[in-house]
Amino acid sequence: MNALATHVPMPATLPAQQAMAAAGPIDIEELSRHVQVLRRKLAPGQHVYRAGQPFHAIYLVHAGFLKTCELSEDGRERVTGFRMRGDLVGVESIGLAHYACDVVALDDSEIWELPYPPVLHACLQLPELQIRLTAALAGEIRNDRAWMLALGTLTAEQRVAAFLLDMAERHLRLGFSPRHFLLRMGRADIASFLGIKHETVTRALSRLDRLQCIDVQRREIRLLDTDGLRRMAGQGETLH
Amino acid sequence: MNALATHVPMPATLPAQQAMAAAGPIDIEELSRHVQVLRRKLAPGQHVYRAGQPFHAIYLVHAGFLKTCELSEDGRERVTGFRMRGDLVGVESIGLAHYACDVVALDDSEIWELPYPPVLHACLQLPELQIRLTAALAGEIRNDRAWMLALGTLTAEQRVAAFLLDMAERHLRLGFSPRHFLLRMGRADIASFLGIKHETVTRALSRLDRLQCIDVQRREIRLLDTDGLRRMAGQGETLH
DNA sequence: CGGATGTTTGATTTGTGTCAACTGCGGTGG
DNA sequence: CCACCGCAGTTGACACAAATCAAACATCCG
Repeated sequence: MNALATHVPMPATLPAQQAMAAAGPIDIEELSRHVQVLRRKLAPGQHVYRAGQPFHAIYLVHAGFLKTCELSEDGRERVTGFRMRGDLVGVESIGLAHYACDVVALDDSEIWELPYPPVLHACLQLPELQIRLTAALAGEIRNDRAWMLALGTLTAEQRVAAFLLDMAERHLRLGFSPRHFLLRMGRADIASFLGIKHETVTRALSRLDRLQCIDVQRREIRLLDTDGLRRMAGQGETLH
Repeated sequence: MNALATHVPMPATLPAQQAMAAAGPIDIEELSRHVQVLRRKLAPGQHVYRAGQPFHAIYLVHAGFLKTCELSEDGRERVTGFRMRGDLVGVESIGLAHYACDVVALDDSEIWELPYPPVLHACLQLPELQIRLTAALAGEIRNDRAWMLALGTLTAEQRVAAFLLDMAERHLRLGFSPRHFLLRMGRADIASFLGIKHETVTRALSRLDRLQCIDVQRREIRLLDTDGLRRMAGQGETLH
């Protein structure tokens, strides 16, 4: 979604979103002269941080795949997003003393830790950095809003279609095939993210398969009719 | 010569959210020495901006009541939030060449226009401002996420209860009565925001009324049993 | 007063949720 | 190497919350 650095400056967009002007990548070389960038590797299931731990850094995903989970006091829980290479993690907790959500690796991952007060301080020396950081935060808001729109206006099946298109789009940006990829999360995580139940996700996938829009083998997805999917998800044109 | 202390650019928080550490109010006095702050008055129905217009400023709501609407190419539309005094508007479009959503006044309102490149520039002189702006953006993300959690896990009636509690909380912060207030938006806007239909909002309100949790007279709301509401909305303790 | 707009209520339909069984695959240990 | 276990995914039958369709009702305003 946001992407300082390394790659893909643009926030992930739902097809619904307009094209972005927006900030390019942040120069990590440059940044690392100002802040101590620490690299951490994670195995599936490991947390980057948990809600309640003292906030001290934001993170740049360098490799792998993670999910962010929002929790409520009374035990409700929801996946609010999936993060891949180039995405920033932890920005939602800026300004707080403690992290506000959980971030968990779904696959072997590597993240770069950017200690926060130093980053803020570096912004004073590097105006570019400030612009990019702010733009990244704003992009995160737009991404969330685009999903709010989708979740509030689409049926279960349309949400699943939109989700697949989003995954395809992001894979494409990272240089992977947008028509054939592996889902790194379980049905339950997809369901939580889309605000539906895991059986419903399964049924939607099965039906899209039956309609020849996609081919599903457990977590392996092949998009057969991208335009068909887009039409379902209520997004006119094809970009590609 | 701008007004007495403007107030808290903090995003509205769902009761579900933790307390905010976070930045205090933006010092408008100070800011206005660096950027040209323009005041604009709006009548109900007028737009602050529309999606697609060139981005040039963010806005601080000084008085009144507004809604932000997300739109998709294919005509779907959703209210993504309501803004009152102290809220920042337009931050979701930072980094773009054009605004990404619509903002409409629901009541007579006054907003202060903060031209954006100048604000960014002012951040270099006023580190405090940068911290607050970034924190405000992050707060916006948390607010959106908290609602995502709510909309993904609560029933229609619970959403309505959560909505009323949120309104009460925000009225309280601005020094108004949290137990007796006027909704400035129609049922359809509430419904859109909560991802349900307007008839469902009406029914939920009627039932909460019947249960003696609230008293509804069209747009006039009186909270009779706040704790009861909180229990419904799945939020344990009472703060007040 | 009439008409437009917004709200409420009722009757009915329908999309998802719920509950439960079954399948297939991956891992582990005999 | 195969047998067993366990979990993730799939599918079916049924229940239920919310959407839909429709009609009355209130309020505002010219």
